[in-house]
Amino acid sequence: MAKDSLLDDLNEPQRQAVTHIGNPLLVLAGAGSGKTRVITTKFAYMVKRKRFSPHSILAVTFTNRASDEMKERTKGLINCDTKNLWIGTFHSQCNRILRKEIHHLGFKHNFTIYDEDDQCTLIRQILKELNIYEALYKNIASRISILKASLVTPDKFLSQGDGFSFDEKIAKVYVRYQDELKRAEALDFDDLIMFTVRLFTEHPKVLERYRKQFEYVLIDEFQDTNHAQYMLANIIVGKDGNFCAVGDDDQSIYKFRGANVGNIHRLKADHSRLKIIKLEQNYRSTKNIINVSSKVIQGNASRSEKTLWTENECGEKVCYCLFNNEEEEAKHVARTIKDLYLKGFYEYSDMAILYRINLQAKAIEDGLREASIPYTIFNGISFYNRREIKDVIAYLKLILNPHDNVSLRRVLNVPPRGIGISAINKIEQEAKRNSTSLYTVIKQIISSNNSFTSSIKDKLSSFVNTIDDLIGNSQKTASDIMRAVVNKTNYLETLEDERVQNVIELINSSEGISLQAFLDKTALMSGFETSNNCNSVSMMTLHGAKGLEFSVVFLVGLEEGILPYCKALEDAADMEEERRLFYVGMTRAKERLYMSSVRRRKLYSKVQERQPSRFINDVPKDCCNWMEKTVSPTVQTEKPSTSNTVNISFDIGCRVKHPSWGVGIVRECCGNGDTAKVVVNFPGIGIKKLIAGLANLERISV
DNA sequence: CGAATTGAGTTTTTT
DNA sequence: ACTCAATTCG
Repeated sequence: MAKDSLLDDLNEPQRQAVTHIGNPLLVLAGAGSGKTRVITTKFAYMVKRKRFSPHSILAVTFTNRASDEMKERTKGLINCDTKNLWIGTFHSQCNRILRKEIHHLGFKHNFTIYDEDDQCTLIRQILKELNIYEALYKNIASRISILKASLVTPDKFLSQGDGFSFDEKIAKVYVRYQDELKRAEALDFDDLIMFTVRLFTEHPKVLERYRKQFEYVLIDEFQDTNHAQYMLANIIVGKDGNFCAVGDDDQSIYKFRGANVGNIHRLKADHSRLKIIKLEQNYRSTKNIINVSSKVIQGNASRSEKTLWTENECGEKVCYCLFNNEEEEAKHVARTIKDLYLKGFYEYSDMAILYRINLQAKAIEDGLREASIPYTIFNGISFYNRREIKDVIAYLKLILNPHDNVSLRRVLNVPPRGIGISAINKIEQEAKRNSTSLYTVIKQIISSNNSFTSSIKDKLSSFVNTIDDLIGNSQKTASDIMRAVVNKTNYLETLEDERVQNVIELINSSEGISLQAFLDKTALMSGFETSNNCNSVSMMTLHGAKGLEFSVVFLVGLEEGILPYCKALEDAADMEEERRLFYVGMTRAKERLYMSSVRRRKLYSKVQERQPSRFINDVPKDCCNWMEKTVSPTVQTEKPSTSNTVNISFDIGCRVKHPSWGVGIVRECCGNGDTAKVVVNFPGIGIKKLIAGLANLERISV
């Protein structure tokens, strides 16, 4: 085989990364260097050229988005049976393993997955019981989460702590929390990883089976792995294993979630034969953008040296603007977007506005709305986080696992059944005394003499009957069960129209899936919907933009206190992460990059004087259009919408009629009257350049 | 038990 | 400013 068509379109390091099999491999893949292509090609190469079974490759990603893309592209490259491939997120792979094996750890196979909300609910309740200041629940939840991500058990934590005060309290909560999870037969996200590690550590025979099955392990976004994930991969792979880790330490932005960039460097220590391949050619961005972002990221001390370069053209200069306030900033962004759009350079969907914190979206949104620019805000609050969706899902969880106390508490009085706080508290105490689940204890209460009034007993009994009835139907499909839930509980009757629609959408989306499969899917989904099929400008946080690319990118709010964020000012490591965040933002841009800061920003209803971000100092001026003006059109046009309107003419944005092409919108215009040269976009026909007089263009009033 | 009022806390959030 | 949640009243 002289030449391999699979490898034709790869550059040399990419080809090496694909074909290097048999020794541990770390691919340091710079932004836009064709990482996904390498991973998918490698998968296909191993299957088609090296006779790996597609089922013997464990491919792990962090996001569903990445895993979907990988599945999709891999299926396009190999044409064998692609059902049940081991391509998925860390959590979904662990879930898949645990659903089969968790009995080794004393849990039932129908365990429930607690999401962040459930986790917080449970922790708050524990804090209440332990008389710890409840408002700390978020803090404590995240501390516990990071402990688990570091494979630190409560005991271990206690023994290594200072033995005083707060850590001790956290350990106490941690112990209780794990007890409660066990009682409810529930695992949180961190448990999915931690338990799988435990499973493999404590049950070598099980591990052996999986080691045999997985001949190769591929890990994407390796810089984002936490300790538990690192150990998991390490255990499956074994000492001299076949694996390939792909990552970019410059894009590590999830330290606050327990991600440990150090894992990249640790690989070298743990695998002496580790081969390192750098992908440094960027296919995404212009030279100017690469130059600027490279310069900025060099400001970080701790990074593995990597120099991005590109054969792409220089392109437009990067723009930086300093405004007086966020309104000006927003107006300018809006004006620039409109201009680029009307000129026919870009569709709205080619453009994105990125910011550090969601709060910044407000001002930008106002600016875009003012300019009638369509936009979509992508924020973390997903469909599955809506109250009505969570309520319905809580019923489903309860049906599959009646001991799920968090879900029970959620729906016990939803819709209102007259079971109030005092009743719930009493049930709670009773359950604690018998150390059993709420569901079990409610059944006992109903059928015994006690201090509960008969009216409450009736209500409880009606609730339990409903649930038991539904449990009897738990073999039906998820959508059927949901229909039964809303029918039996009259849940929809208390809801506003919009929420009812959401529930109906949920039901329709789950046709033909089993209850367990549906719950797994929704639990492991959550978050960022990035389907950008409508032609609108995308707005999202810098974190949300990771892994995406846009022709035009606006980075707004580049100020001390915003980026870098105020809470990161103290800590050098945090500061480096802020810089990486900036870097991730810049490297999302393919062709044009606009950056801006403001002098005064209103935040939490206080106007604050602000300094431009320190990172701006590292932007090389020769790649850049620099403006510190109050009013400033960045894109150099003749301001046509105002200057050309003296005569009756064809303004940008106005509607015109052509004898054969019909009605279109003027995107560009030069000159007046019959001699005007105009560029018109005719919907369904395309963009046409015309001389107004010759083409018999008529202007239509708006 | 449910509605109204008061109060605290405001980053990022792959799963 | 604004949200979300806990306390307080009817």
